[in-house]
Amino acid sequence: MPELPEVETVVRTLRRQLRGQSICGVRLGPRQLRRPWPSHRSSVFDSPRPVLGVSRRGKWIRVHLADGWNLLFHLGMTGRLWVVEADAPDQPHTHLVFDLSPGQRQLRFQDVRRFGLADLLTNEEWQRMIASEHLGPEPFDLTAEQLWHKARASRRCLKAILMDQSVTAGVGNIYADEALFEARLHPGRLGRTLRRDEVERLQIALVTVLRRAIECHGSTIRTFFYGENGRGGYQNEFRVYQQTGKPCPRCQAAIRRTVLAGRSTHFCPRCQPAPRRRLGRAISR
DNA sequence: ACAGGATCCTGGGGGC
DNA sequence: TGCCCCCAGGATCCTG
Repeated sequence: MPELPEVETVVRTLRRQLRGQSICGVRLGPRQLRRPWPSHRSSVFDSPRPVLGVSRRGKWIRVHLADGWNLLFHLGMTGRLWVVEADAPDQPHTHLVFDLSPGQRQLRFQDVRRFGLADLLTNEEWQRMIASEHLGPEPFDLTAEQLWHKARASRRCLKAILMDQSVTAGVGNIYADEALFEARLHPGRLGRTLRRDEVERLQIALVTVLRRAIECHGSTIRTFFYGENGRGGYQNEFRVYQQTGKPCPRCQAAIRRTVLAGRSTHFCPRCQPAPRRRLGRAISR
């Protein structure tokens, strides 16, 4: 489930592999993604379009091409974007294949669950799309002050606030749980109840967890890969995510699982004390 | 207006 | 072995 560290890992890998390459053709798989590929624009690749760069905004990937074109990707849950030799075996659920030159390589987009997205946009459309997503700052640019204002203004719990892409862009279920553990804050705490020092703890925890996860090339639980066969390593450092019943690495209490904001949520009942006012039945102490 | 829930999608795993 | 059901969750749409 690609979140910021996984997407960043994919972007860094592609940046290396696509340097000096041009895209000179595209082929579609048999099934549509959530948003149909703009087939009427496929002729853009009738003449080779040099890759100018690869970047990330939140969980969105931009492959910046010459002449004002951009490939846009979102990996959704199971999306995979990687470069292989053209004669590499076909894989099921491959939705787009881009031919590269010089050489005999391809950029392939595969997505088993088809929650992902691929598009071909002009620079203006890219800008408009990013603006319409109302993405908040990258976590590394998010100040405690900004988080404080967002938290105070919300009636939601911390888990929901951290996963809201308009608060900060790129955080998903794994890193929300891990950051809240690091900050010793219960995921069910309401944002507006946070003290200033708690917000500061959370902001530092978020950056710390994400930086470490990027160093590890993200987390591979089942489906995340970068490059041809690269696996993340941060799953070996999970403190609470998917650790239900195991001892807390800080206090040995058994890690608990609950559901918040519709997502499975993991926390230590001792290190992350429950809010005094319970939020329905969803919060277990 | 806002928050929470249902929905999309597929493969893997558990229970019987 | 096979079948059914549940679970995973990013974004979006719907409902209260």
